[in-house]
Amino acid sequence: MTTTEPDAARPRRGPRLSRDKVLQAAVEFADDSGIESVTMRRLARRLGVEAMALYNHVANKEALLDGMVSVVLNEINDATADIRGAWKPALRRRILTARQVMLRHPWTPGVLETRTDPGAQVNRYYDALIGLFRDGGFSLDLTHHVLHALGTRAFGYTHEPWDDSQPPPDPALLARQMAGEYPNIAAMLENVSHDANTSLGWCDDQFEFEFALDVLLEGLERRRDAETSRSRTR
Amino acid sequence: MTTTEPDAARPRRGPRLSRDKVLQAAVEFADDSGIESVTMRRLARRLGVEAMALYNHVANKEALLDGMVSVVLNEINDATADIRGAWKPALRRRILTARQVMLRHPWTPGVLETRTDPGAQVNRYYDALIGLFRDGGFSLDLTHHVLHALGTRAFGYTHEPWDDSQPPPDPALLARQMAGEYPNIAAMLENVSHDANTSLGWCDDQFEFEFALDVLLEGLERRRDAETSRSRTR
DNA sequence: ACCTGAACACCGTTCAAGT
DNA sequence: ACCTGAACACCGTTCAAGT
Repeated sequence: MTTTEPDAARPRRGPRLSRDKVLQAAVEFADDSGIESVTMRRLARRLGVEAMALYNHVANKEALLDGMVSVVLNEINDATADIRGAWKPALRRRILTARQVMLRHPWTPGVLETRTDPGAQVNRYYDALIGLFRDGGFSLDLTHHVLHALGTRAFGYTHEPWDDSQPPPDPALLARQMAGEYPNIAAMLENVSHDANTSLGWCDDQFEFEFALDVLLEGLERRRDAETSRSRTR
Repeated sequence: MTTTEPDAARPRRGPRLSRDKVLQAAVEFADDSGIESVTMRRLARRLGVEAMALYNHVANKEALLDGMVSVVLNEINDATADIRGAWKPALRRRILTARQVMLRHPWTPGVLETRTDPGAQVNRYYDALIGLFRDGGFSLDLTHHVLHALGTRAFGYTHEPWDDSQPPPDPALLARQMAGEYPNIAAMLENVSHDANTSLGWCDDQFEFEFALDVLLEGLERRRDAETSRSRTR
């Protein structure tokens, strides 16, 4: 009677832990409460287990973070697997799809950038991207530069050096306050707040991301054309 | 006699702490030993003082990091203050100068991206950049998009999603190992290792940074030209 | 005004012990 | 094979006390 009782000591999960369950729970936890909430102790409590139990499924905290990233990258690889076609639209769709996944796991960029080892999922993703460029007539050399030029944008995100997630309470007021010391910022702020285009009244991250991506893709296309015409005339 | 003795209890610094000394020491410490070494306790010991003494000059750890960033940005503002001229070469020189400063403080990108408040030094830097674009005939609207497109590249750095700081021991061997699962990566690796251009035998970060920067600046110039010709025909 | 010392609430991680 | 419990070496930060 006492042994068959469904144990109430484990509030969250089934009867047994696994590496997969640990990683899944960690990702959910970070999505819900932010990456700073994901400590070994608190994650363990969420799983109804002592902190040290996690170490049976994950070597240490760094390995946990590696695993969390690979979960997200897996999601991206799955979501983009079927995207083919001409290099530019295919690339654009792949990257914007990756972006959608990243937006669901906003802690990922910060963690990804502290990883030293890319891991298998990154390789899978890049291999597909490189394939698109090769099919599009880019040389291996140019493709290499292109990957560097894309940087993290290849994964659908950029880290802005400021936090524009929420607009200032009164952009026009802010512009007036800055007018003395920073006349150019003030002028830009005032213009943005007057602009009917940006219907949100502040930076539209999706628009800005696509703008920059298109500038890059067009520029890279020109580099490719210059390369092929150079090799033709030679 | 006992009171006039030059106190040996403070190994590093002069007789008294100041906010400036704290920030300067923290920057040096991070430059030397990495940002993860900069804890309140260890920084204090380096200054020959107890940890809690720091709180007289800095509100808390976050404020310390804010201050450290502002030290570096000050350095950038000073180093770029005199750079003028045509928008494209001026911008290029400003950004590459900022990059040189950043390379001396390699912890800065990581810390900058965790700041929520840009701070006065960021405003000074951006105000100068915006001025260059305005002088170059960019509309305020386009300038706004352009700043987003540059992102952290405006400050002379990009976060690569992988760590290429040191080349693999044998790129050709790595290429062969990857050939099965990641044929495109393997082809690229093999090409890079054969390429005489990249004399380092691996990624030349400075070259890649300038390549991407030039692609962007050229693309932005085309956007400006499209904008002005549109407004002419209207 | 500035600094110290003890204490508190956390971390990640070890080790030996349990089943 | 998997989990627990106690312990260790760290964190940032508080508070009261010293000068």
